[in-house]
Amino acid sequence: MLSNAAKYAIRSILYLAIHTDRKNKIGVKKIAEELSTPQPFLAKLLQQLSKSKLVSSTKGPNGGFFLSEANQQNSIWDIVENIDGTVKFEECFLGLKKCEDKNPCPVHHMAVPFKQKILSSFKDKTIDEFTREIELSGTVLTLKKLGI
Amino acid sequence: MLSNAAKYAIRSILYLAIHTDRKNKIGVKKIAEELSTPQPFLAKLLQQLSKSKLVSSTKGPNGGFFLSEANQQNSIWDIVENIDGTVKFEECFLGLKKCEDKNPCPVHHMAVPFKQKILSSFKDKTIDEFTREIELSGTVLTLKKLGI
DNA sequence: TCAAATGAAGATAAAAACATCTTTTTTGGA
DNA sequence: TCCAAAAAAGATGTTTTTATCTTCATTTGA
Repeated sequence: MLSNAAKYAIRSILYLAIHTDRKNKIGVKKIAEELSTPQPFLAKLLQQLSKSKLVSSTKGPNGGFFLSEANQQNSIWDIVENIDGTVKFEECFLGLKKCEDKNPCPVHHMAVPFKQKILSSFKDKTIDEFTREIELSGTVLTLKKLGI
Repeated sequence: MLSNAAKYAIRSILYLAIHTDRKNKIGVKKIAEELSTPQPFLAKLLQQLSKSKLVSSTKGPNGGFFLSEANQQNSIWDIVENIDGTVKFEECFLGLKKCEDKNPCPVHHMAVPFKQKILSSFKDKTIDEFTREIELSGTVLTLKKLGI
């Protein structure tokens, strides 16, 4: 459903939302270590996200990536769109071109409510709101601390 | 979640379940046309499924593919396993290695019930039962008739 | 001012997924 | 017996995804 790239991107942005701001930046190296993602690949991703104004960065010593207040007002869906586009997420579970309520594929009625749930969760909340939930519910972005 | 290959495979097998038996076989060409899938690619897939005893076939004139009674006792999950393996389906939605109830990723609680539903629907029913449901509920495998 | 840290950019590469082409084997029927 | 139809098998090609490497540009702070 999501490419590796999109998964890395989501996790990075949530990570940045929790650990950075304009005054506290983090470099790719650290981020990649914390999230256990391939470092050069993540660097590319963050570059793209930066160009698309989904994350912020500064160069030079003490530089790094961070989420500005503006960045925090985007949604997870904005990230997915930027990396994967919308197609993969919206298409039929069995690959039918015109699977819809009136001509459902055999798993349509199972797949649709789930997709809607995920979609609305990705679209309707800002990164900011999402992160606050994460902090409340104690969900997890990296499991490095737990020994993988 | 599912590769194209797995999607084609599932659709082919359900198609064969509905339209064939030991006496009424169908060739790749026809199947590929009906399901709008790339023909040589589907041929490869059916070969693999045949070698794994998930579909049956005979060579020569009037030959083709069909689902034997034994084949019909398999589950959709058997197909998925055979084509994609189990990993992609079971892994965390955000790619975490140890995402579980006690260390859930931010979308864990949404993703898990869905996966369980799909999984049990794929594991617990035989092809035979699945097809009967399809016939009852009028869900659709190909939309060729509808003009795509 | 300059060295070091950092992101940006572009080229390259490896692997997986997706797809096709060609040849061989089998087999029913004329 | 021989031909044509069909699957089986194996080689090859293409595209996308994933990943790395190298060089360049920028900025801070000593």
